[in-house]
Amino acid sequence: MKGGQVTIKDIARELDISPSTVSRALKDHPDISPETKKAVNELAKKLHYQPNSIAQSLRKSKTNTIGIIVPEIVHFFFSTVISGIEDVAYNAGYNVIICQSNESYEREVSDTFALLSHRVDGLLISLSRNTKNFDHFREVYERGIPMVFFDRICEELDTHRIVVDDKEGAFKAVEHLISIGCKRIAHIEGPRNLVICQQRLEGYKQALEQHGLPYDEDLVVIDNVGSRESGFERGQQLLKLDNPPDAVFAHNDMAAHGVMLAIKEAGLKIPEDIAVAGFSNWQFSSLIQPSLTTVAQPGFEMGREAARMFIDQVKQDKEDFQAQTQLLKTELIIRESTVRA
Amino acid sequence: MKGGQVTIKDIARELDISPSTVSRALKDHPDISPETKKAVNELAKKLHYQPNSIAQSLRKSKTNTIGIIVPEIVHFFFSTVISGIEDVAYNAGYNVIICQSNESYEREVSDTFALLSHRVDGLLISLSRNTKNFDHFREVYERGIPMVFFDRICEELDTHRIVVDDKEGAFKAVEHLISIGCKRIAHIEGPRNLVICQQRLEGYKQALEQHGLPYDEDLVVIDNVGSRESGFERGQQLLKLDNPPDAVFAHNDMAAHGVMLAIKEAGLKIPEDIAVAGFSNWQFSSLIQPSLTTVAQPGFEMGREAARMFIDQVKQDKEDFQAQTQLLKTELIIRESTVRA
DNA sequence: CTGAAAGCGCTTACAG
DNA sequence: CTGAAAGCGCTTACAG
Repeated sequence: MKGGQVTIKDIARELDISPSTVSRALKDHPDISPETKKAVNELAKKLHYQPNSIAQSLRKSKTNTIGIIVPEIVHFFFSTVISGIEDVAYNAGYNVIICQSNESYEREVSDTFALLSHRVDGLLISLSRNTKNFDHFREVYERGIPMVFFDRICEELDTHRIVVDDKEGAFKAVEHLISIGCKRIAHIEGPRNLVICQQRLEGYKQALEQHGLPYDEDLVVIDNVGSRESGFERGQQLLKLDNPPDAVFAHNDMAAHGVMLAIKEAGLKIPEDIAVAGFSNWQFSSLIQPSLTTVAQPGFEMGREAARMFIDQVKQDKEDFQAQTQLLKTELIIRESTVRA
Repeated sequence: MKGGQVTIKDIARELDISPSTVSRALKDHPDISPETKKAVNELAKKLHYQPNSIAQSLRKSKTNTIGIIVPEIVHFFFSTVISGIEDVAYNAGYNVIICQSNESYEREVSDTFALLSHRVDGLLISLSRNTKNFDHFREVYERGIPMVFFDRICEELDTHRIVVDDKEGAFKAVEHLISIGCKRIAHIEGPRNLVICQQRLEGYKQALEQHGLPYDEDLVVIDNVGSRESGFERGQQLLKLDNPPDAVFAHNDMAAHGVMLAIKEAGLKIPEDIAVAGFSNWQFSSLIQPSLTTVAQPGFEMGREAARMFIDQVKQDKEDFQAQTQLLKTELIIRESTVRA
């Protein structure tokens, strides 16, 4: 019992049997006599024996650990997804190592290799906003390590993926804006390299088209940051147009809030002059004034499903693997920012 | 190169040298000739060699992993602390395994043993609300594994701890309420077993005493949950008193928000009829209406310091260990909920 | 400057 | 029913 940690050898020595027998007794191997099992288990309990899972991992080439890479931990949506992953992982006997890329491509790469070095059994990933090159994940892929991308997915690799139906979510939000009488609907677009943002733009376009509204590129502005400040600036930019919008649909709730602040500052009313809708599972979109209409995403469910897809893949024969893309439904939550008296 | 993972043996075989030499070359051991080093490093790079840190961990009895146990991940304060821990840990070469107790004592115990089994080098812990027995942590302590408690600390063990100055924070908040003319200040008290809540109560009492206000136990109500709903109920309870309060200081911002909703529902005005102050680093206390005065906590800094204390302890000789309790300063943020016209 | 050997703690095919 | 041996991938004291 060196270093305070009891090992199988300690138990074997004390009972004057071999480590092999102890190992087998501990896992209730049918070969071992009931008496031996009893003696081993009692002593193990008495000494507070705990298997060294590092040794087990090395032996079995399996760590029962899942690596997660998210852009940020301090983020309602991502922490909710993590919580969902953790829930399923815990019940399936997996531990979870979490890294945050801080929206940095370089950090994402180094996180990936750190997790590989830790021999995680798989990776659950949501891309950083700045990731345009996927070589690091291609290497993971080529080593045969399961990956599941969630929300901010990578389309270049043949892996499981899970997203909400971003296009449909955006479509519903914009259709709703049209239904309350808006004719010039602007869109604050997220980073172009993120598929989810492309989809949201696509849903916006489709809704306009389907309802016979023209697509005006002056009304579509890019916001690569997605913060309140950047949304505020995009809002100001839109308000300066000769023919400003009567509604704004933003790619996320933070940006939407920034737009609202810009509208208020210009002395205009929400939703009477300009209606606003956002996108996300943002915890407190209900708290801002006026409360914000938003497309809610099932983050916890996404986490649970991502973990399940991973576990299914691990259980499966490699030959049988078929990459799947799960699409989760969003829910349009209508609030004051789009309800005209 | 089995299972797609390159090992030291693969490199040794290909170069026709021994694994020992490869190992040494890889870590730039002075004994090894420059030519050998060059050959090894080039081949390692070419084959995308990555040391198996599981094997290294087993060999060195050190995993370079920190276990974190928090009540919840989806929580602004805790996710901020985690982010701070991650920041320091990453730069010191540590990985972080995160578990959430979900405020369950049983889950906290099983998390603790799961982390021990993973042979984490240390534990950074914030207690579950329901933890009243510390045997699981006593066992960690007796095995000589470093622990740092943060925010929701354990006073029964001689470990490093880090908290904000809860008593002073509460004192400042209540003193501020007194300064705007409040005479009957109620307190929504958090779970009694949490030291931070005891301290907040203590600060409340001290402020009253120091300013010559009587302590009225009718004005102090317990809220063990700390949610908007539970705060709402406590608020209603206070409003029913024959002599209701003219201010409420709540142990957290969620409860404070619940109280505000109860006050509004009763047709009373904040802060004119009843002023409200909360406690926390709650991201959006600025967003609710009216905006909430609160005692802000430096969560990121707390995480960074907790990780630093752990790393210091690891570097130190065990004999030199002196348990420390760090006290971080809070900041009273005065907002509309306590500013009378 | 390099290698053979032992060992970290466990598991399991093989032998008895 | 039990044990000795080999091995997971690495490191390092010891020998040369």
